[in-house]
Amino acid sequence: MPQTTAERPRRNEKSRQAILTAALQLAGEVGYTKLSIEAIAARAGVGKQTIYRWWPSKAAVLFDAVLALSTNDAGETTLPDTGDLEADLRTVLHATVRELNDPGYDRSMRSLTVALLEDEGLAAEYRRNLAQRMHEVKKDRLRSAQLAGHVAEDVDLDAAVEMIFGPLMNRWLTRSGPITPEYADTILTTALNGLRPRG
Amino acid sequence: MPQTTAERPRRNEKSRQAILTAALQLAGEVGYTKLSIEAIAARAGVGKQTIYRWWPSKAAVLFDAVLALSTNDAGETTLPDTGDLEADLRTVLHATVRELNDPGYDRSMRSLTVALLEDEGLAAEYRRNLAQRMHEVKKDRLRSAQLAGHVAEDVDLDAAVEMIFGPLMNRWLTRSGPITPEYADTILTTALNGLRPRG
Amino acid sequence: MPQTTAERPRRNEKSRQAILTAALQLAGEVGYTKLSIEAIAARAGVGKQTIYRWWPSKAAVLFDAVLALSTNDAGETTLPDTGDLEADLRTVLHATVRELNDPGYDRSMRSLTVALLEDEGLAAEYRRNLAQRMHEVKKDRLRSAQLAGHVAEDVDLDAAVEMIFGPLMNRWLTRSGPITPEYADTILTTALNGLRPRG
Amino acid sequence: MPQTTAERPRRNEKSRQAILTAALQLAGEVGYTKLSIEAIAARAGVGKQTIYRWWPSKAAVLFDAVLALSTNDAGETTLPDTGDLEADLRTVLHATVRELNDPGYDRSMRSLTVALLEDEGLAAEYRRNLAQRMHEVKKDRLRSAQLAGHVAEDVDLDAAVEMIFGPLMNRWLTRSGPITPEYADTILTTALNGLRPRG
DNA sequence: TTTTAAACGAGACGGTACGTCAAGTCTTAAT
DNA sequence: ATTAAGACTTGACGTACCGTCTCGTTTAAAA
Repeated sequence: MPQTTAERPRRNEKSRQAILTAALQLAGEVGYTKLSIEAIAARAGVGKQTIYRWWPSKAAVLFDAVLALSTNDAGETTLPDTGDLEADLRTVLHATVRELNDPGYDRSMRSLTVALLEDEGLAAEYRRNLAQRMHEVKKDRLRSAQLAGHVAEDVDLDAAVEMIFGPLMNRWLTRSGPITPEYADTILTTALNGLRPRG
Repeated sequence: MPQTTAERPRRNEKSRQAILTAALQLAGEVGYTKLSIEAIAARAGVGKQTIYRWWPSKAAVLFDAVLALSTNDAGETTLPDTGDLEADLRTVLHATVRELNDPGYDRSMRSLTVALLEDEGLAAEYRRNLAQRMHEVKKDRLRSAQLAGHVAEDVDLDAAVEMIFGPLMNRWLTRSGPITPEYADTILTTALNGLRPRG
Repeated sequence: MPQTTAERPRRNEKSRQAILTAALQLAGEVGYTKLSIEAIAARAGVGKQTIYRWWPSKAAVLFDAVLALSTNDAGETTLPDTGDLEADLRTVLHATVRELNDPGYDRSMRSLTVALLEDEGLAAEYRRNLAQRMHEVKKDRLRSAQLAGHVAEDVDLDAAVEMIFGPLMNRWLTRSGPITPEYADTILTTALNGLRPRG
Repeated sequence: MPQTTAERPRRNEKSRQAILTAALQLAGEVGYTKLSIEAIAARAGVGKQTIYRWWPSKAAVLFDAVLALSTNDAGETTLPDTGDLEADLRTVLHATVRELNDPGYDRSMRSLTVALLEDEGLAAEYRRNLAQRMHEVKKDRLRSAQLAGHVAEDVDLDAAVEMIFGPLMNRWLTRSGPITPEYADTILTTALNGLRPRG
């Protein structure tokens, strides 16, 4: 049985990597709007056409660059489930806090955010490929807690996830205050307090 | 934004207005990155130099344009206080929901958001001039409720405000779901549930 | 003018021609100082950068444009030598008179003159490439006459050429009088009279 | 009969002088095309409007500036007439050579030349006010020599003047060779040789 | 193993917008 | 009423990138 791969993978992987790396570096250095395909090509040692051949816009390049990053360390599809909902969510929130305080991550994510704000199609893809998956993972953990009776039965789990993570992301984006584990804890405690069954 | 009005602002007010109006219109039409000072000047019937004379960047122009808008209708410095915290906050949240669903507001605010993400100094100014003021107004209402015993004494009021409004803003920015009064109500109810005194 | 043709002149000849043509036309229409690279590019249907890529200034463009003109019809490297010096020089002078009275030539040469007055380097190049060559051709004819005994032995031939052609060019530049064959003849006769061997 | 002095407007003579001085300086420093009214006004400590009120163009300002210079030292209306034509003309030519080699004079005169090449009306005025007057002065001296029998009777005196001064001016403008007293002498001797009565 | 077609680096091209400089006009305040 | 100052609209400057389009030159698959 010969090659079924006959399709068209005649693509230079080294160039692809160089482009994504350069895009990420430059986004961190100069920000999204000053990021230029010309500069990416130059930094990557690549012809401009090689970028235009495989990506429709600088937003798409940056998107792939961040996606590549995230895909590496994000093989996990579930949250820990120790039975203690608050502890499990705290673990995740603290990890998020750490990321948001990492300058490299901060800058490239801000650039990506701009890209997504500017390109609705890309934003949809981002949701489909990353955001929604991560959302579902958290929702699953809440559902498990709901079944265990730690969360009220009538709670809208989508809203619940957003209540726990939304304030943190919002503070990060607007820099309206420091991103600390304590802040995350406060949000988490209060939110869970509101979600708990009454009676 | 510069506004050294005191001395002698030999400045053409008509041009200033035309520039802000044009900036807002164009930001709504083409988005932030495709917004150009050249186009603003043309639409406003103004020389480019008149823009560069008074603003350092297109971000600053857009900032002032949005600021002018907000300053007009935002003379109010307090939230309604009927004694019913949930009802009062619902009023504000529903107004916010209405704004976020207005295409004109949506687009210019998204553009402004990009501007603020790209220009840290401007973001600081935005917080000082608008965000913080609005935050304080909401915090005041919560403080009043806390004094009335409707909110637990140990609650961090900054976090409380962010819990009520953060998820909504986040859903708007990331388009992770529809912005409806019902969604706002769900967040509000759950959040207040968590904030209420226990016992 | 740059013309490193040897290696790899990945250069669009059609654009080059269009630029030179447009430059010449516009110089004739609006004069040198009102001539703009922007207008040349527009008239030639070319991006500005294409001009800046190959020429350092509008003076250089105009220079090349005139050079191209002159190179075409100026293949001749010698003056006629019928043995009658006065007749031979008269032929050349009358041709010059005709050119100077041609509005098209007049205007572009005046523009070029301004360009050369403003750019010393270009002026040097002009002398090297055109003026000196033409000067030598005339000097050669005078030398031949000197050998034939029609011009005094101690005459400085450079000065002689300038005496015959200088007054004409000067009258043209300063518009101090009409440029006629008769005027040229007067100068020529008197000059030759002064150059003839005495005895 | 009241004041007949109603003639000229109340014009600030100090500003006028400052403008002409600044124009001359700047023309010498940066050349004609880079000379700007803005810079003249700044250097002269004068409002731009004051220049525009009294002159129609930078060419006119420069013209007046040079005119003022020339009028100062050019009160003389005749050439010396010692009876020795060659000696008298040599005096004048050597003075001209000295001027042309003075960098300040050289640069401002080159700038003025550009101005005159670009503005035909100004060129006419220049001829009327300066060039023609100087031409007549020289022509007068030649006429005197003609009457004394040192110049042939049938000589066209206009052409004669141009033969003596044209080559020098032309060499200056085109920088086709050094401007030396010896060169001037050669031209003068040869020209006078051609102008002398034959027989 | 040779052929051959794509992907590649390089970079010129027609354009748009940048941010700056100066033009010439107009307004204000001081003399 | 003239001036110094300087804001205004206009237009050109020279530069940076855009996205498209050749150029030769690898390079890896099919022949």
